[in-house]
Amino acid sequence: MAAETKERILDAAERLFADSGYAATSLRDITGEADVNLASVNYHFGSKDALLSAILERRFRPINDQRIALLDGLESRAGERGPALEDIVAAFVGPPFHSWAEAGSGGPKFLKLIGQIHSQANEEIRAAFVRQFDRVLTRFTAAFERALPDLDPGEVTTRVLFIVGAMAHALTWGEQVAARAPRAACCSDQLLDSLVSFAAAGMAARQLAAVHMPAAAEGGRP
Amino acid sequence: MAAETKERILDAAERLFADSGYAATSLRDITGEADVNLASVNYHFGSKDALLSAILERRFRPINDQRIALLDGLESRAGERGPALEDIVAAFVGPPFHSWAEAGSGGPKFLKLIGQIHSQANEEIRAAFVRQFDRVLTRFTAAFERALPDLDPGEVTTRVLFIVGAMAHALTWGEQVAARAPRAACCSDQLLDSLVSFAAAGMAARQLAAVHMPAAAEGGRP
DNA sequence: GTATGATTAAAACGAGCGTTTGACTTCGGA
DNA sequence: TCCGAAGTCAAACGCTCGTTTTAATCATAC
Repeated sequence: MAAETKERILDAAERLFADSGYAATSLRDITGEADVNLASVNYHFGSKDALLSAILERRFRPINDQRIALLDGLESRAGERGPALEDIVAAFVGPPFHSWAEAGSGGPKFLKLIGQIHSQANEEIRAAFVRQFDRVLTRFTAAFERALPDLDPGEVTTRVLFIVGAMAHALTWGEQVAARAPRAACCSDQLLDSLVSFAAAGMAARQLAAVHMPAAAEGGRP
Repeated sequence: MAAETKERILDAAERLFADSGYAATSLRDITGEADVNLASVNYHFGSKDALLSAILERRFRPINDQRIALLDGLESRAGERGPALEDIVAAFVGPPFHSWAEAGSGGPKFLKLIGQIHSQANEEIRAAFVRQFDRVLTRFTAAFERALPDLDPGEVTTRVLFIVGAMAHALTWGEQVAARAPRAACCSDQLLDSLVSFAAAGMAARQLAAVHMPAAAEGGRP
């Protein structure tokens, strides 16, 4: 019964945290939804904070591991010039989409948690999360810099920030927008394809092209 | 003294909500920071929810008004073909950056509130906010569709979603990333320029073969 | 069967929450 | 001078929170 209770708590808490926020979700909400006793949260996890940590660990470590593994594969397969831009983008934004798509019923909108971590969780949890994501960010930023040698390194960092934002927003609201707009990206595969195209083109945009430009910035290489 | 107290509450609450989240910020935190009496929040605003509404109204209405005004200006100045893609993007993402840059000391990270609205505020507040933003989204989506006639309309909607995410993320975390990365976009003007380039290029990206689209969408780019 | 350790259950704890109350202060106009 | 409206203030209300405690239950090994 132990493992079952723990998992039920994790599932319910993840869903409720994502929907209503960490601070706004009470342990009584969670244990009510999971149909377990109130005290079992503190018994199995120690505290509400530790429960959030466990949720983040469960979801984001596999995603970040997969990102690194995909990039490793790309780089070992690619030659001297490194992997193609679109492949790097896909390795970065793909894994959360696949987790998002596969974890069945109810749909875990766990990416909503990203925003919450930064605005609600205590400093310790936030630091642990950022540290884990940092190793991913460092690897991918380096790969992008190699694929875009004409771009200022600082500009690469900035554009990765944009990609992260577009990705998180898409994972959080993609479903709703798709439901409202008649022909918007309807399933997660299509949404992912759109995001990869968008992000790769944005990454490859010419720098300092602020004032004038017909829509010609896209092409992969100058 | 009345107006002064109201403003002090609004300023303190905006800062604290953005930093710590709506649910995690108590009225005692706010009144302590603002150096006013606890009861004055309910006296001037009626409730904590209404206080959040007032904050959103104060910040986002001018921004949305300015967006619409800028787009009006662009469209009246442009000819039959409509405004250029980059100008539309700039009209959309510029106003929040300018508010962000100008509202002086402490820096109002109020864009953090966007995420919080959706995950924490009650249904009524959320609906009011979404409704206000909807009029902006509708206008700009139409403008983008005109500027990108070869793009599937649903794809335009999806890509606007990406832009919103990149923008919100940049406004929330741009400062921190800039502080860490040696040569990342350091000031808000530079960050805005980068975002406009990125978003315009992403918008103009060639569309992948869509499942349900006629082949006409393939002709894409000049 | 019974002892043992792990888990669940029910109840309570103190703290902090949003909100309300009623008295006090301030101050321009009759 | 006095009045009443507007604003401020300290105190308290009822409630929910995360956490803790204590007892009951269960599975397993002896």
